[in-house]
Amino acid sequence: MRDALTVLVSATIIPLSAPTPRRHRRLTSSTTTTKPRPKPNPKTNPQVSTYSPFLTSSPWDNRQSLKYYTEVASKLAENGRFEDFLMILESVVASEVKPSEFLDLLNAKNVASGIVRVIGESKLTSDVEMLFNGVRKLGIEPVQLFDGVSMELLRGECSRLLKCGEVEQLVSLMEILSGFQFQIKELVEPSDVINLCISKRDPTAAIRFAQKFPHAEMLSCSIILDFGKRRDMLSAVTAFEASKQNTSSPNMHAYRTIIDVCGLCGDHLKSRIIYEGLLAGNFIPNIYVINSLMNVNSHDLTYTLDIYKKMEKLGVPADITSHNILLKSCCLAGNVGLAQDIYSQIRKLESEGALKLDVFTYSTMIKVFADAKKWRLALEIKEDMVSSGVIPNTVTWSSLISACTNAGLTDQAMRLFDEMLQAGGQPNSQCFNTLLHACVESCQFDRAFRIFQCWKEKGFQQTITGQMRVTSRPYSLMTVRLPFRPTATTYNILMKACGTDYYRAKALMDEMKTMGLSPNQISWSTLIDICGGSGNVVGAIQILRSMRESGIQPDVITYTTAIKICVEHKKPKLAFMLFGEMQKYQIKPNLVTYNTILRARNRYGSLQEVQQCLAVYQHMRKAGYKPNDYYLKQLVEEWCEGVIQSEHQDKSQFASRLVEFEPQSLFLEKVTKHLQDSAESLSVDLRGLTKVEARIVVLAVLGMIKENFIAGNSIKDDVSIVLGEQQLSSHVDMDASGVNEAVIKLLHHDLGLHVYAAGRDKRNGIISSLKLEEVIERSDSQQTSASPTRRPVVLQRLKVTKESLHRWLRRTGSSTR
DNA sequence: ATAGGGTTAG
Repeated sequence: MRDALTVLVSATIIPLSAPTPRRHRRLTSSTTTTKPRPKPNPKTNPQVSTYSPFLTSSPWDNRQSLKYYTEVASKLAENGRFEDFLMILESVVASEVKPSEFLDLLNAKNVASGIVRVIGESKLTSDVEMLFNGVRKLGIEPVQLFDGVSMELLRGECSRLLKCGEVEQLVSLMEILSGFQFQIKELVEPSDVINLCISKRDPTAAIRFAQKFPHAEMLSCSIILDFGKRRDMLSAVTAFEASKQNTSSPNMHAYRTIIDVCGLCGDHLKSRIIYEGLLAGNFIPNIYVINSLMNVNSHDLTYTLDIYKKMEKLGVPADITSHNILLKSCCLAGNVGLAQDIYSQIRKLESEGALKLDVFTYSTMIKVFADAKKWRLALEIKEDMVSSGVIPNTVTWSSLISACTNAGLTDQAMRLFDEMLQAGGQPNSQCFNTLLHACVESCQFDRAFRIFQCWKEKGFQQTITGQMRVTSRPYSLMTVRLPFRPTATTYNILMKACGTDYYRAKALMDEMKTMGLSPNQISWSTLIDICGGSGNVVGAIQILRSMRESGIQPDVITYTTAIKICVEHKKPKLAFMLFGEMQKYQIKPNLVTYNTILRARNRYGSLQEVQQCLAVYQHMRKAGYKPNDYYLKQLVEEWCEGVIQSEHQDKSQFASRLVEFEPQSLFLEKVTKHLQDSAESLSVDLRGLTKVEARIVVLAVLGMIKENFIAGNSIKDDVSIVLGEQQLSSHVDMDASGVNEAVIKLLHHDLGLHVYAAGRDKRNGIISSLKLEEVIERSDSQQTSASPTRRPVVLQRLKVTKESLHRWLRRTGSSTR
């Protein structure tokens, strides 16, 4: 092909105008030599015109030869030989032929195919740019080389690149073309290119492309936001940084957008850093930037308040939106008082004409009170609103209904719904959901289904008259549009309304699917709850399995629900199995989970069960949850006390199966240690424990002693209990002193053991033995800041006599032997 | 260009 062309060029040029041999060489050099050629440049090569074939036949009388040369040029271009093409063009221009004549004769399609070929060969920037620059230098705009057909070719290439996802090629091409007056819109759909860049996670290319448009700032923002919507913070920030490149003053719109994206991606701190960067550059943010920043950080009232206070100093006065966001922040923080203060403050500003409260303000305040169960105050806000002439919208009504629902006022909620309809309010799905939830909360399940049925029957875009009322109050000529669009939430709420009717709930879940809705974690958790609640524990666990199989990952609540079911149906083994499964799937239990599983053991359960509970307790502490004395107390009462006192327990192999605790918590370490120790020379170390923990440890040791006694090993020594240093300052450590009292109460009063104190007098270092009465007395005197005459004894250890232990063992142990 | 409402476990 190339050779054929060489022949063509050689054959045509020589007879026509007798170009110099040099010229000839240059024209064909690309096929005959690999040596770099000098660039043709009319300015530095004045002889170009001298060699122009057209000059020899001036004035131009040979249209045929122009046509011929143009054809050659077209062919050269088609083969990507742009330099040669340019040289012919140079000659044409130099011979004072009008470019339009050349262009008329040019086979535009050939040129376009050449360009398309070069694009395909990825020589885009070097070759095409060279061609276009060359053409432009000769006074022709490159876009003029294209006619309708060739433009279509180019468009085809663009869609090919788009289809193949050649982001870099496509964007580079667009950059070149837009630099030469091509209309990008006529070649590709700009949004297609941007979407490709986004789907290929190429923020830089997206922004490069966007910058070729007059509305680049707006496009950049939508790109940043799109990445944010995909939760791709990194790309969003890259796009944001790229969009900052060619601008001297910052684009506040972009700042606002990236801050919103931080919110979408849950990176509140990043939004603060971006904002601080803006301030550090001595730029004044606009109101949108500040409002977005506050909104993204609305979960941190301290921060939003701080920003709000600084607004005035920045010279950006807070507007109603700023205040609304601040109210939202109060709402999230549950700070009703501050919300009320702000509300009255802005009401005052409104009376001065400085602000105008809007529907957001009132709705947010209503939500503040709704969450705080202050339904009366919520209704008062509604009155404020109406008297200010602000019309409640669906959100306002929903929040009002919620306020009543949260306060348990179902009928009031219903009345509000009626009121909304009468006021011309159009309920939507969320509003219906609120209403349905009100019914469910008050266990008016039938009512919930009736409302749902009504909603359903009125169907899509139908009007109803009077029949929608949910109270007894009749009204006529009511026209309400009720597009029936239940959401997943609707079905979830209705599932709850099934009580323990598992099959009904299951049917609802199926209906949900036929409505094109996917059951979510809440749907499945509810189904598990209902199935278990109907007594079918195994079924509940099977549902948990189906849930995973259907691609929905169970979450903490799902597992906690399932565990609750097992606990309620006295299946501790299953409960612990599920708890273990959670670890396997790396689902972190929360406080509710721990408290639920801790209820799993039965009263007077086996040692293994207790050990499992202790392991859970340890797990809990490890996870950073505060030791829950309440459940530990239950452990004491329901197990440890049982070990000591009960006649009904299973006494077998008490000390044989010992759980292997990791010594993470002091308490568990001690329980473990004492449970594992042999019965010889027992010393119980209670230092650092709370009184409840101390109680368990003491009981565990006693249980141990008892087991050994039953096995025939009786105790040979008094049992020593190390209490630890007591502080003598006026700041008595309440926990530590509580330990002494609790232990003494347990041993002496509850179990009737004989206890004496081995105290070490700090002054003379004598170990003194005291009777219990004295122990208590001195213990008291420590707490009430010792009298000067009686120095308090620094209690270090108690002893329990082996005789009293023997008596106790015979008394309680014999009955079960 | 900004902001708001509904459902699950102890």
